Amino acid sequence: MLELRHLRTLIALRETGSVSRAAKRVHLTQSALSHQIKGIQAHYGLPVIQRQGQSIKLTDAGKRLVFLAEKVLEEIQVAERDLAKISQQTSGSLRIVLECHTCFDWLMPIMNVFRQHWPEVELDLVSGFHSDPIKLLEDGSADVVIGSEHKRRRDITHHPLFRFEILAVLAPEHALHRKRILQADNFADETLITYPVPEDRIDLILKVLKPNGIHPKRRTAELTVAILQLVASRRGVAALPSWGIKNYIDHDYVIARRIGNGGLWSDLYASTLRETASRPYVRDFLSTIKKTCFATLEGIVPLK
Amino acid sequence: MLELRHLRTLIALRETGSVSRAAKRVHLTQSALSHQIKGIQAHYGLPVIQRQGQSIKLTDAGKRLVFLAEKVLEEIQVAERDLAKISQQTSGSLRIVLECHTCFDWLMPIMNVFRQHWPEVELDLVSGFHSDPIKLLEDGSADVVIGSEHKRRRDITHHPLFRFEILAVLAPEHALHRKRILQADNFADETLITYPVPEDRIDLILKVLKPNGIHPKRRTAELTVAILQLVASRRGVAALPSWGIKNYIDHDYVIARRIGNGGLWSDLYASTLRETASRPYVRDFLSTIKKTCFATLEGIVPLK
DNA sequence: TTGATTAATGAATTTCATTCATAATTATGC
DNA sequence: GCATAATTATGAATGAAATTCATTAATCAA
Repeated sequence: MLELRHLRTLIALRETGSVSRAAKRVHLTQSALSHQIKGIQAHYGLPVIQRQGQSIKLTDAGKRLVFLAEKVLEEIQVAERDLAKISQQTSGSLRIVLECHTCFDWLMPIMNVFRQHWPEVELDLVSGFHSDPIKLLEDGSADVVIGSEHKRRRDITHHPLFRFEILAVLAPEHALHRKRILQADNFADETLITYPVPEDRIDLILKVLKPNGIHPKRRTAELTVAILQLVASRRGVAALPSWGIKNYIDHDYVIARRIGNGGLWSDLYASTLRETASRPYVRDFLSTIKKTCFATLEGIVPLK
Repeated sequence: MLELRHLRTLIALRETGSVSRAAKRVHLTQSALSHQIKGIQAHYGLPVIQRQGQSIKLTDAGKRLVFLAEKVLEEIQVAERDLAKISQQTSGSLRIVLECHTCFDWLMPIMNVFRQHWPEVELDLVSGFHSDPIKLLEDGSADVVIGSEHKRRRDITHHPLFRFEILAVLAPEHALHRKRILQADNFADETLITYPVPEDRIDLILKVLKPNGIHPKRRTAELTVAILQLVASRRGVAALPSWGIKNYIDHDYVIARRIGNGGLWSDLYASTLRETASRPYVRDFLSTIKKTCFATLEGIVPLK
């Protein structure tokens, strides 16, 4: 018999175009999904996916079920928001601290959606640089911190969002453009263009350059576009999340290269007070982030 | 996490107003539903039902979820019909034999719905009396027989529909109106008004009167309304399904009495060729019967 | 070719819904 | 009132079924 888990699987299949990636998306093994698909197909006597070489394609029946899935899961979300309103834990505040400047890119549309769903919740961004953002949670002057992992504490919950790759960004004709992968020493003679934050907040420096004793010149800019302008104008190189620069790469304004053989990866978490995490609008906010990020940002990987 | 089974349970709860009856409706134990309900409530931190003395009442949260359930389950039905159309086993015929005349009452609206959902299927009623209706299935001159159980055969599937009670119907001022329960000998001096079918098709005669050596006069009429007219005009008494006479009882045209201490019950089945049963439109037809009968006919009980 | 990636399969395992047995609660008849 | 019947709630035991594990088969790129 059809169950919601099948519908969630179908959606993940359409979004990823592959059984193994869909499995990661729904936090199951590839085998589990394979069995699920087999079950659906046996139940309806119809194939829902077709092997297309390495990956897979949805059949007409599969598409019809995905259409169903989207409607149904959307309706469930709406209903669950209504339930949260019935339970009256509906007003409150959601003041967000961003450790990672680039995150503005994907956060904006999510905040817009959130504002519509929870008009009573006071939504705000806490601006400025903060050396210990977690302290803001305890102070009660912020509700969520979005950034990299912090050390575990009993009163704080770290909600894993996703893992993403940080790529080196170069001007198209840059001397290093022939290299597929950049190593630490390639940065020795470059100017590094970054957001205006301390060194220990920059993964490239912290994890790659400093351990190799390399200390390039630095120059800062507030906005992602500004950084990319400087890179394209040959003022230096930058290191940015793969999804933050996709548009610029596609238009050949700049080029991107992997850093180190395995690549330089970073994990993003949303941290809240344990107590805050139970509020329905906070849970909705976090699940919206995950849902839309996996749907819109390319090259990100589920965490934990 | 919410699953479709919870939604089905919620609907059954609303329709029956009781956990144990809802359990029967969805073919589970009362305990299973109790656990399910507990699960939903824990998940949302909200009660969905309220004990109202013996029975139960839905809370606002429960009502919201029922609303969701109806939308979602309806959409799934539509999608499944579409899948059946994709699989192309969509045309064919559904010729129905009715052993039980009263069944016209509930079958008509169902046929109308069915005709809209499956316009390509040739829908028909096979009229006239048939001594061995199952033979019509083998002949290929009918597709479904609706009636009481027949002996098991390998090539025939009997789909249980529901169990219903047959009540004696009397004129309001009939001499027997003081008795709450009628016994076999109460019928000795009465005229029995029935549909024009052989004795062995009339449960009252077969199961109650004949075993007690009682053979009342008989008179026949084609239509349920005609039978009830004769009863009200003191031409005799009848025995009809409880749901077939509800309207007339409510208007005090006639009165109804239980037959025998446990009551006289009859089981209704839909029989098809095993092969026919797998066609999607047949399965849809059968599930529609069950769904709408349980929703609209009072006093019927799930079978098997 | 080889190696890397992905999907499919069958068996083993784990999870979790259901049942069973029973207690608690409420209604009804006397 | 009390006894009895009917209903819901609960905890432990069960069992079905979903998931994982381990492996094979298929596809692609080098």
